[in-house]
Order: sequence, then structure tokens, then C-alpha cells
Amino acid sequence: MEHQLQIYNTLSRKKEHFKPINPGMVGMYVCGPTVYSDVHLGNCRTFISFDLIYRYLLHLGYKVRYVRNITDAGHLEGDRDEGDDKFAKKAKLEQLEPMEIVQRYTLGFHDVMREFNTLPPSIEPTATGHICEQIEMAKEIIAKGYAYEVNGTVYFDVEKYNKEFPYGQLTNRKLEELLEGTRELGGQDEKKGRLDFALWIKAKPEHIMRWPSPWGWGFPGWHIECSAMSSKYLGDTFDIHGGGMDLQATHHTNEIAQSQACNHKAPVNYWMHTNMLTVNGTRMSKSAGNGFLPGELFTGNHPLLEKGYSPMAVRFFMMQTHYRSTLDFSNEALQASEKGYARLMNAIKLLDNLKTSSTSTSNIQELKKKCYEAMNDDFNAPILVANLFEGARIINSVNDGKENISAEDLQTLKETMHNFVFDVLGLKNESSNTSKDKALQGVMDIILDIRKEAKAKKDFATSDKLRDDLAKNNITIKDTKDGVTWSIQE
RNA sequence: GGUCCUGUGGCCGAGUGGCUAGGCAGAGCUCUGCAAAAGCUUCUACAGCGGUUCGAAUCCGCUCGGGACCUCCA
Repeated sequence: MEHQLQIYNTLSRKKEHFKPINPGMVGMYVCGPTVYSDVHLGNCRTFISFDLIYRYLLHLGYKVRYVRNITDAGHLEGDRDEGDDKFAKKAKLEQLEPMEIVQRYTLGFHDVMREFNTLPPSIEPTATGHICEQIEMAKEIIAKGYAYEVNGTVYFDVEKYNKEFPYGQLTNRKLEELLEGTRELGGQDEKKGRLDFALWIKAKPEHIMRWPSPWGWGFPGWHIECSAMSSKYLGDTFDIHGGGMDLQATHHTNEIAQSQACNHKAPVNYWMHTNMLTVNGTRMSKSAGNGFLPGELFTGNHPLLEKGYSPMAVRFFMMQTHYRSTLDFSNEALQASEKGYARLMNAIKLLDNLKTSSTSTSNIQELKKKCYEAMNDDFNAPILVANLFEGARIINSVNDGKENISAEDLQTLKETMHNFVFDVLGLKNESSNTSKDKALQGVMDIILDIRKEAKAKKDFATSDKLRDDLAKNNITIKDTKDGVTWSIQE
């Protein structure tokens, strides 16, 4: 496996040469969604970014175990250890059992991921399915002396941990600085330290989601599920852990602390964080209320949207920005991507019908090399896309007879375009194959045949009437030199 | 307030010392019964000021602007 893959590691704040623990194999864990409401586009961006990373690792020939969890238990609403959990709160609103909420939004999440053509992870574990593992881990951390129990709730002792291990390494912060930013403990607090966080939380009488534990009935804390499930399926130390940048400071910092305290090993070699999706320069988030749902994006049914955009146009839009940069949403940018995506796809369709020559006027090997260089440089999809557009330019020029390509180079070009566009970027042709579509195709063939005959007889009145009447029904006819094409305006 | 990121042409967005990605829009051309589309070619840029250097969008400093995290959040 010869490559020079560089990955930006949040731990070192540098790009590092990627070297997996076991040659040829990669263990990757990504923090998945909390399924108490619909995923919005910002959530989707993270999972699409990691889909690109997963796909490229697979393309390089790695055997990848990709674990992405479903958080379906425990998370509290506020920063205090009080209040309802998200599932119970939503359940009251919707008059449903908490697990009904979980089921509904898990299915919705999967639907959306399928629309965006993401590959399913190898394992998709749920927090509620791993309560035993989380309890065992909490017990182990207590046994090692880094956690303590108060009235049925178990807290992680951050200040004690920090004496032996660096607590804030992921955000480059010292404990003293972190302490400054927190409130004083009140009289009612059970915690010993201001930064201490819960591994296990005692359930109040009205709390529906609850499990028995050595400390009584309760539910797991905010961060323990990822530590427990990642070590179960990937080992105490594994290659890549990813998630959104918003998880870096708290969730991932605490994950490291839990695993380190439990196993006395650094859990992860490469920490990867994807950046946020913004709308008008501000982060899209549930609390800010500036999010929209994928379904609204596809249909255009939202005040922020001028029209609907197809899943692949949106995916392509995301691929034109590096995963560590913020991506600002706008109708203008999305429409630009939509057109660019169509241009790329049209070029690929021409690939099968290109005429070959004895020599080539463009350096196809060089193009292929540049594609790999782009992706090896910390998954730089925007550079890859730029190179693929250079490929599209070559294809179009050969098609127009302005450039030549040898049979061998054409084969290389085909492989390169297909590998990177479909396998790595995860794009696909969006033409559907339902029986209705096939019937419509048949009807259109008949109409276009009549129009062709009219044109041959120079009966332009008839041919223009057909074109105009179809246009009134949102069907656009285009006479290209290679024949007639038609498309439906959404 | 603390930690960190960021400011690129009309818009989106790469690039971290010399060779000025790419897409969209604009312009020109080709194709064409007309129309539309498409293809090819092409213009416009590095927030401001100062410094380092033979040379800076790229390194350093300051100023101004934007953002994230520090509380659940991908």
C-alpha cells in the first residue's frame, strides 16, 4: 500500500503521515447523532465529510472498521445535572414513549444518509444497547481512583486525573485556565470539583429511561458511551476518532480522560474534527434556530431557500470545501455547485464515446497523480474537484476534436474519473429508473421523433409548437449537435 | 474575559515564500432554421499599516472586521 496520506491531527495541530496500528487495517470511530429530533444539514455535513474519508481509505485498499454510534440515552438538557433528558422531554411533547422517539428519528437519519449516498458504517452501536459496558467502565474508573459516587451519581474527578495526565490537551488548555471559566460550586452541588462530570446519573422518580446499576437506578452520563463502545469494537487504542469541532472541547476531552483513566493508554492516535456549516456567517444549530432539514432543502420548502436542490448537488457543494473549513450556505453558492456538478456529469457521460488517436495532447498520468496528491494531503477534496474539472475540460476538447487522446490514456482517464467521482467523492447519477420514468421516456421518444421528421421537412411551425408546448409543461428541449436532449424543470 | 480559527476577484472557495487552483456569474468565439443549452478562450484578488527577505496573498508585529469553543449541540 504505497501512499503518502497525511492527516491533520488535532492532538498535534499538524498534518502527520498516517500510519495505522495494524498494517492494512484502520479502526475509525465517529460520534453519531443524538436521535431526539430530525438531523439538520449541519449534522449531515459532518457525516458526509467522514463518508469521504471512509471512502478514500477504502479506495487506498484499507480494510476499515468504521463505527458510528447512535446516541439514544441520557443526554441532559442543560449544564447542570438536573432536568429531564432530551428523549423524555421530547416524548412528553409528542405523547410518545422515549424509545418511539429514538426509533422515529433513527429511521429518519438513515433515510437522509441514504439520500446523500453515504456508505453505512460497519457497526452502528446504540448507547442503550451498551449500558452494561458503560457501567463496567464506570466501575473500573472508580476502582482506579479517578471517580467517586455521591447519592447514586458517579462523577469523574478531573483535578485528580490532571495530576497524572494532561486533561485539556485536545484544546491546548491548562486546568487552571479551564477552572477560571467555570462557576463556583453551589451549596447543593454533589461534585467535588468544578470540572467534574458525570459517568452515571441517578434517575429521578419520573425519569422513564433508567437502568439498574451498582449505584441504584439511573442512566449513563454524557460522554461514557463513546469511550465504552469505541474500546469494545476498536480496542483500547485505535487509529482515528472523528466528530464535529463542537465536540472537541468537552465531549472528546472527557472521552480521552475516561479512557486514559480506565486503561492508562491514549485511546486514539489521530483525532479529526470537521468544521461547521454556517448560514450568513453564523453556525447552523438547533438552538440558533437557523437550521433547515434535508427534506426542506430537497423540496425548497423553507424561507431561506429560493428553490430545491438535489442531494447530489448538495453533496457536491460540500465537496468543494475542505472539511476543516467552515462552509457558508447560500442559494447563490448552491446554484453554482448545481451547475458545476451537471458539467462534470455531462463530461463523464461523453467518456464512453470518445475517439482515440495514436498520441495524447494532455498528460493524463499527471492528472491522475494530482488527484491522488490532493486526497493524500489531508483529504483535500476541493483540489481534487479542480483536477476533475481539468479532466472534464480534456474530455470535452477531445469530443470536439480539438485535442487527442491515446487508447491507453483514455482508459486511465476513465478509471480516474470514475474512481474519484463515484467511489471517492460518493457522487452518483440521479436519473431514476421507475416504471413511470421509463414510460415518460417512451412518450418523449415518440414526440421527439415526430419533431425530428417535421424538422427534416423544414416544417418549423410544427417543431416549434412541440417545443413550446412541452416548455409550458416544464419540459425543456435542447437541440445539440449530437441529438436532442430533454429535461424536466423542478 | 480566556483558548483558537479566520479575512482571497461580483459570489463560493483552494493555495502557506518565487511558477498567480477550480466552480458560478461576466465578456468573446464556435455550433445552430430559430431558441435554448453546451463547448472553447478570457478579464477582475489576496482587509489595512509596518517589518523580515533578492522576492510575500503566503513569515513576523500592530490595527480593524468575522467566527467557533469555554453550557446541550455534527
